[in-house]
Amino acid sequence: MSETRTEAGAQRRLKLRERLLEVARQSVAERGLAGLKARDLAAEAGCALGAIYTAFDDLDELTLRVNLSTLERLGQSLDAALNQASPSDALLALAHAYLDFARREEPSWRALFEHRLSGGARVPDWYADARNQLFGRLEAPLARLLPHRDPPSRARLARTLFSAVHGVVALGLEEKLEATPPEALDAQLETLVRLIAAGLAQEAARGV
Amino acid sequence: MSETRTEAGAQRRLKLRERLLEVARQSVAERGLAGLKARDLAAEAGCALGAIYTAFDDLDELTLRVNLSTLERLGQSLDAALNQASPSDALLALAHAYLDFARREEPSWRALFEHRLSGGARVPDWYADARNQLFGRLEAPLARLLPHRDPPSRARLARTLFSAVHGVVALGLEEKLEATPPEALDAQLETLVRLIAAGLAQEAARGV
DNA sequence: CTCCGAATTGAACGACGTTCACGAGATTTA
DNA sequence: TAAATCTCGTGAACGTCGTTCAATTCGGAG
Repeated sequence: MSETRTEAGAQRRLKLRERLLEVARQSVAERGLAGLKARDLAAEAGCALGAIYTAFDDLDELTLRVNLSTLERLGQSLDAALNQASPSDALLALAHAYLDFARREEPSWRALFEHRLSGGARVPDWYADARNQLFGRLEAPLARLLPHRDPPSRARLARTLFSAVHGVVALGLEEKLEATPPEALDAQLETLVRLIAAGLAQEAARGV
Repeated sequence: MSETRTEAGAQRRLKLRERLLEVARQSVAERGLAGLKARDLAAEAGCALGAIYTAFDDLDELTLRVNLSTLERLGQSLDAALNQASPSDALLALAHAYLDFARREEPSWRALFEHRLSGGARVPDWYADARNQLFGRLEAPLARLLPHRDPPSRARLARTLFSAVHGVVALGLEEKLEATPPEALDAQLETLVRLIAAGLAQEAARGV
């Protein structure tokens, strides 16, 4: 029966995919994107070099899968920060959760932004969707803070705030020992979110 | 005379450095960091492959020099936006100037943040200094807006605001066609800076 | 047991950054 | 002027990378 054979083959391929993904995740978590080498991967996963290309199109696809799982962990960390009484506290908690995650898993987190598709290809939809879901976590607190704005406008605002927080974290962690001591970075982030929350509260007061 | 020899040699080396830098700048501006190949560089500069390494330690140093000149052009663009009546207009103009520059010279601008020193080495001081001078351009408007804050605190705030604006621009340009149409990005940036400026004005009003 | 199709293998390929023994060309010395 | 010396650009060669594909192995069907 050729069906049985194909099925068994597909299952084996899935096993290999999982094994490679697990090894790749570990590698990126420990050594960053630059440490993800095809030969090391094959050795650690106990397969031949060429076998990688039976499970993935290329290392780009594997990297995107690794980044997807990082996005999922990041999403969970953000969710854990959402149980806050006031919406501005929630925004603050989200920002700190983002910074915490970036510190805790710095190489994996960096990989999210360092990776560039070869040939300037566009990222596949399943990845772009997962990326965009991150911004969505800001919408609930924003809805409580700005009930009179329409949802699309809030979605844009969510994206903007997320980007701003990301910028502070990214540039803050970039040059660790040089200009921004760790505790100062927390303070910077808090400053930014408080400023924005104050501006939003003001707008909300006017808007009602 | 060995001095004459050495001097002539040094001058030739400088000429080569300049020629390579010019070609590298063009290459990064057109094809981005990924398009900077040693062999192409040598061909375009009309020298041998190995000659690159008589003018620079390695491609990392050359890249840093290219990025330095990008930082200088960026700085000039920001300076041109500083002639604004009110400090909050100045902050807004700086943010738009940053976005404009990133759009106008996107590959060069991206190179500023994509480049990673091999072996995880720290960036040299002359480069870190130039980088930090960027933040300084925010301090004049901030001083007018918050005259009662002490300068170090304003410097930290300048860094934070710059980082926030950078985050919005960076994530906004990342996925061009996907989620953020160009005009929306301008609006997002304006929203952010207005929110922050409103928060700062509020603080200033309380603070005096 | 033999056969056959599919899956796995790893040597080979081309491109990359970097190095270094060589030789050309200029300068000093006899 | 000829020989000796030194300097510096040269490009073939090296090690490493991602990727490919002819050869091989393997497992189930007859």
